[in-house]
Amino acid sequence: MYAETLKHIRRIIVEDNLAPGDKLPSERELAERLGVGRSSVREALRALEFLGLIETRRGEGTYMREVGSHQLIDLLAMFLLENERAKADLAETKWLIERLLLELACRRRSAEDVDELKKIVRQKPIDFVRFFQTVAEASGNFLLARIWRVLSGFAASFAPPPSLADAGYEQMLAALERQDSAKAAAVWEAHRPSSLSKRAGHRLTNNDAHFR
Amino acid sequence: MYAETLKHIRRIIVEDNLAPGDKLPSERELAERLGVGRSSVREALRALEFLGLIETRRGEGTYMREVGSHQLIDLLAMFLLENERAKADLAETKWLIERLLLELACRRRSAEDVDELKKIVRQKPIDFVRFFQTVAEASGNFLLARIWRVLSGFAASFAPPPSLADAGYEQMLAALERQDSAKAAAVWEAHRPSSLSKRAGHRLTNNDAHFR
DNA sequence: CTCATCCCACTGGTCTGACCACCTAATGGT
DNA sequence: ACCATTAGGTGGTCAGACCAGTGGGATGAG
Repeated sequence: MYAETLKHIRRIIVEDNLAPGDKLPSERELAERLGVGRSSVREALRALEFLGLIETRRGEGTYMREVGSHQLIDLLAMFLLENERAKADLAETKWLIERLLLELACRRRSAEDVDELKKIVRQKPIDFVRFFQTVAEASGNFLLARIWRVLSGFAASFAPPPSLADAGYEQMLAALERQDSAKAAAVWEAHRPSSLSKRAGHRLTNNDAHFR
Repeated sequence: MYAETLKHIRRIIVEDNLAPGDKLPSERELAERLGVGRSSVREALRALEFLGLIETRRGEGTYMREVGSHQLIDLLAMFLLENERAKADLAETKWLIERLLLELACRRRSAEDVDELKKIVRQKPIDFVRFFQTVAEASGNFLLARIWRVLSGFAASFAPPPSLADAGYEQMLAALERQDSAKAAAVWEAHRPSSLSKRAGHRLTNNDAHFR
């Protein structure tokens, strides 16, 4: 089992008290210490790399990485496409999370954030992605910002970014400046894409049967 | 690059029109068809297995799997611990998404959903996870439900599920029955954990430097 | 002594060939 | 018809080899 090898490596990480940026033992040394073949070590390391926990640099070595990245989801995206149902859910979820980000940003935005957003809104045509990227950063919730970025990346791969009237941006900006989260939510609601409003009769199937 | 190999394998899956349950070519055959070593094929397959897209059975072969599983995230959870910042974001995001699910469920819940929830609320002590699992299913948004499940799993790994007074469940249930999403949101807001309200001064650092 | 250059040991990336344990299906005997 | 045997194919693992980068230390020129 390479799962066993994974645990061993994790134990080494803990025991050696490895912090982000630190170097792991080489693959050959790990293989020797764990008493397994190098290929098994490699498969375990691949898993860790896939999770974004380590980073391998050819000719240098393997290094601990800051937690939080998950390009794994980007990869999953490649396979998740071509599914109408998933697309509809994606569009809706993205829209909903954008509302959450707006609300949070209203409470926590700094003066610099507002300045930055003003600059973005001044540049026509207004860059939707950049606007929300800034809002996401201003939200103060890194995890939610991250989820948004992933969803945004998904969506961009098969649909153009939503287009809003300039007036909409102005209203959002005003709400952010006055820290009026209710107003921001209302503005966002007013710009809800029509495709999201009518989804009645659309039910979940029990897709969890295979979770064994 | 094994990323290249991954794409090749994906192409084979698409071209051969492989459906869940179907058998993939053997590792040796794939290696020959793609002109790479078997170890490279194995590393690519490991990635797919990690994503829950395929299943390997020793002595039999490799098979397509229903999408949806993500033991990968459970593994990630093991490593994500020991990070206060991430925990705070997680708790907040989970709470926010629960609010979204409640709102969606108000609009789309069926009569059966309400019955199911009534049953859950009747059984004391009320099972928070089961309650929201049902709400998530009733939301009609599989993606958002899935995100919630992941977050919930994370949270459960280092904190007990939130405890609500029975009256809170009754209020939510009433809002769901009357399809009053504004009421549901208000109820949820009233039960906002105190730890989430005060997070001023908490800013994002630029954690993305390592995304190169 | 200082600095630039070169070289070599070491790293991850890949391929090959070889076993093993396991499963399946065809085989052949009863 | 039934069942035990067997041969071939499969994933799992390992060892060894070579490649292509990297880095630091030895070397030599100034």
